[in-house]
Amino acid sequence: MARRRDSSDGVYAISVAAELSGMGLSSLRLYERKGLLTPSRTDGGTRRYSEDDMDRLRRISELVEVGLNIEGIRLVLALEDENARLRVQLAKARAASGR
DNA sequence: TTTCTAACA
DNA sequence: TGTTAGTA
Repeated sequence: MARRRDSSDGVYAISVAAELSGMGLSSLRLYERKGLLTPSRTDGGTRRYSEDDMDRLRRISELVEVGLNIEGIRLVLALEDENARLRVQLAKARAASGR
């Protein structure tokens, strides 16, 4: 059967995520430690990076190029995350108010 | 693969 | 401050 895979399903090992994002293994672990992203874990405890995580890694690399440090990036990602959540809330509120 | 420690830029 | 290397 064709099961559809969610973009939040972890499919990449850390080595693959490192190559695709162009960053080192230790860097990815550091990013996780600093709270920039939180990849899922398998039963054995190995990291599984989802496509959402890869998308976030891309944004991280962009923010790094701009010159932000890890703390700054963490703040930006947190704000963007909240912003996306508020957008959904706003859309729902507009629909409910009939406007 | 994981984590931690240490050294370098 | 962030990356890299070595280790258990």
